[in-house]
Amino acid sequence: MKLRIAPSPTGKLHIGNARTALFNWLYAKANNGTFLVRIDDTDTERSTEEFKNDIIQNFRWLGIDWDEGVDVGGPHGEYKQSLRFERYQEVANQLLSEGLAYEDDGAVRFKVPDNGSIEFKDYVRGDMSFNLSDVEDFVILRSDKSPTYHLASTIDDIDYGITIIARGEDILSSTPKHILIMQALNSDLPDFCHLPLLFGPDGKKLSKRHGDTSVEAFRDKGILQEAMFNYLCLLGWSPGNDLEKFDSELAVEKFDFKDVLPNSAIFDEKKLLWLNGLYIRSTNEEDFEKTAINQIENDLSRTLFTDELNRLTKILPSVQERIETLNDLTPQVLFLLDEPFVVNSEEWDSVNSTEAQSYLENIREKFKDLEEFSLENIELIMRETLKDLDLKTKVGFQATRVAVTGTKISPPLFESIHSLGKEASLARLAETIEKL
RNA sequence: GGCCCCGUCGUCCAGAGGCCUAGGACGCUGGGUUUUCAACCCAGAAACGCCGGUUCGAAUCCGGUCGGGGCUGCCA
Repeated sequence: MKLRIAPSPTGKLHIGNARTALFNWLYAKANNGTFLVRIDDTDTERSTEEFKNDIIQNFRWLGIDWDEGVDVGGPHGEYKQSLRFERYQEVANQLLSEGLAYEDDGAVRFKVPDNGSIEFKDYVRGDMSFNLSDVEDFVILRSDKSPTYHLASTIDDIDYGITIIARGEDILSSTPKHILIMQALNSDLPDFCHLPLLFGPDGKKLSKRHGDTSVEAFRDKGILQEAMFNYLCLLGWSPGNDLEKFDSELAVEKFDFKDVLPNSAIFDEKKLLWLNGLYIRSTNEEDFEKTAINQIENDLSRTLFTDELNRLTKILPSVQERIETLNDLTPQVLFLLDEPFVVNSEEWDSVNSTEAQSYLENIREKFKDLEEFSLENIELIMRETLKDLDLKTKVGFQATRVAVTGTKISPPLFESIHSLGKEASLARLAETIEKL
């Protein structure tokens, strides 16, 4: 059993193609088959090396690997169609000499019989049948002698011994053409499997008009590999038992093309985000710390100082529970990094009051005298002061929060103050009090 | 227009003739918890497109219809 994915390097890896690749990969893994990646770059105008690299790199990021093909090699060379034009031309000439194709304005067209039909079995859609009277003679070689997709792709599938062609449903109606070529070359027919398409929120085929739908764009948004993998699996398939969160091992164990739904699915970013939050929260502490530091350093374009790392270590566990993507991280911890500290004046105004002022002054005095600046002591002081001044929690705490973190929304207050440390906390309180 | 595919809550998925007064999840609404925001817990609104047929019985089978989508390129 041999499956393949054949992306065209005419754009970055699109989530639709990533999903198709993923399903192929899952099926190959589940059945001990061979998985092959080739590059379908017959469109020399639009294909680029950068896109090819992006596609390969993002397959890898997703956890998709392959046994044969571009970048890993194999018995068939480089697995790039642009390097095999001679082979395609040879086949076209053969078809020409056999009278199965003819020249038309310098291009070569495959001669489709006027009647008869093409039948094939599709794993997702069942028995398919097309009348040849509905299929036009199609170009296999352009007038510049470069092959079209139909020719090159089909020959590659034959030459590389592909036994199951699983691809997007958009190519379903081209399948008779491919079978015609295979028959003309006396080649065994592979099985077919046309996977449902991914749509945007407007119900149309997912494309650039829905924004940046590349895998890279989601990585840039702070989506975890596990979440993307998991979510993509859920579009058109499910492992059963209402299971929503699972890893690749479970998916490989349960996956089968016959369980893939025939109807298209709308890509719902909200659910991806939810899953991502789930994965972030279920990451163990050390791993999250590594990921977080890496993310923050990236966002800041600098390495972090030891002091900053120490402060972060304290706060990270509570931040971990509060973010949905990695990109939510830096804004939440910025207040304890060596970066310019600014208090949001509008938010300060909304919590400012004479009571709040005296509360800040009070806790500052007490913090100053505090020998052990521990979480427990901070909480003790802040709660006692609240009682002493007979203030509502919100009044004292929110004012403190804005004074120390700069905004009304922050990680838990005691942890924030504790992570910041005594000196900096005192300084910020003083600064705020001064400005009153 | 022609050919083809598809049709269960807004969205994703479960459902393969009686277990369905249709289940789970995201999102949404309300409530609880609470130092903000999250997380978490509880509750709620929300769907078998429609019409026929088969059957004792249909979301599940068949036909039609309507709706959506894909293809219809010397793009893939």
